[in-house]
Amino acid sequence: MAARDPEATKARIFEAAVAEFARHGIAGARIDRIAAEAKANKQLIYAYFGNKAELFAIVLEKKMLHVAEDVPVDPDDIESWIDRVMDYHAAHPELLRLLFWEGLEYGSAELPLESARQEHYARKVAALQDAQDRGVVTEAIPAGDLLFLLTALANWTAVVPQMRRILVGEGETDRDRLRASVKEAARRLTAR
Amino acid sequence: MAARDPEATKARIFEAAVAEFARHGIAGARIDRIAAEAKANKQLIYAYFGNKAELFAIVLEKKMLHVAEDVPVDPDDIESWIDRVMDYHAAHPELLRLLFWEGLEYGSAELPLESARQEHYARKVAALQDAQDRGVVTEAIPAGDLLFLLTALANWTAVVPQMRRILVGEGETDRDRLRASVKEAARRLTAR
DNA sequence: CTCTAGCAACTAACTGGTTGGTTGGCTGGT
DNA sequence: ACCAGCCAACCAACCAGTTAGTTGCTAGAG
Repeated sequence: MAARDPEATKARIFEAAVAEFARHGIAGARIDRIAAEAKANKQLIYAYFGNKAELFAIVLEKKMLHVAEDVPVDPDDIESWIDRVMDYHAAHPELLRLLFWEGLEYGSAELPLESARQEHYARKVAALQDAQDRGVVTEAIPAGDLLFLLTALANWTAVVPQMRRILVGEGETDRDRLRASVKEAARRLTAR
Repeated sequence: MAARDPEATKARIFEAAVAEFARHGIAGARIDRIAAEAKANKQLIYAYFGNKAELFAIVLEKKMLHVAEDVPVDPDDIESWIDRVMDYHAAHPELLRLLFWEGLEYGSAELPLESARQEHYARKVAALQDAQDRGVVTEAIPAGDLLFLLTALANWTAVVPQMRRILVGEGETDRDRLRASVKEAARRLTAR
């Protein structure tokens, strides 16, 4: 390991920020904790990423890009798409938490790096719209609404784990059954 | 208005705390803001409610009591139930936000009022189960999962308003269309 | 190959302001 | 006179963001 390695330092700060923001949100995150976790000086965070809000925006946007590449919408096989979405979020629980923190702390106000987000969603909606045009997916629900609701089904667990525990259970069997239910629900939402 | 009225003071602090916690969460909430909003001295908050965490717990606990009574499940008319749920949360947006903050900041650890919440959910599941037994609602999805997923559809907007704004829009027309989509989705989930 | 000047990477210490929480005293009703 | 309700002032800890200075890498002159 080189004594000076800005790329590695940047990467350490980034990963530390992901963990810190996912755990504590924006208001609860501590720049000092990120610096300590990354074994980097606090000032480097400001040098490389601007301020706290910018750091959060950069962190979330990069993670969103990652999910877009790893789990593209596949309207021709909704069930396996749901599987891949749920697998992804089970393996990377930070992303959804970052998204929820953003939703709760920023509300519906305009986001920093907004256009990237719009593009991200537009591509997914287009895929669904195309499937509707081809008659593979129902047109009873508009493509944007449909994506929104499918996302709700797949990700609700991460928002209200307390409710999930009480209502669904938390055993291996319960998890499998819930996943089957989510897929059945997704099938019903998209069926013609 | 009496010059000294501890009950009224308590109530003002309580309402201010509801608004503050709903808006900013636990870490983001400011005791000074609550005091200012309630036109009460800061010390009174500590005298009446303990510390910040206790105040949050008391606020959430009390708010949870209201929901069960106001919006009972009606499996025989899912669409109007969805309407009432969405109307309730549109009129009282604090409750869902408090619940989400609790989930994100405290995780899925044991709840202070666990048994009350279990009972609350059990009653709703029983209503759905009964409708399934009577053949009014599909049995393809277990009652607990079904309630969980219907809740997801109705409440997702409150979790990710930024996603909703970009994906669905935020005009009056968009809101009406989304609600129609949610109801269509709920109908599809419960149809035999 | 060697020296050194310049610059980017990095650091410690600090600043101005805020925070949750406390204390001792004043006030009004009885 | 009594005492609970109420308040201004205070405190120690904390926090995002800044500053002034140090260290190590490297390019280019000799």
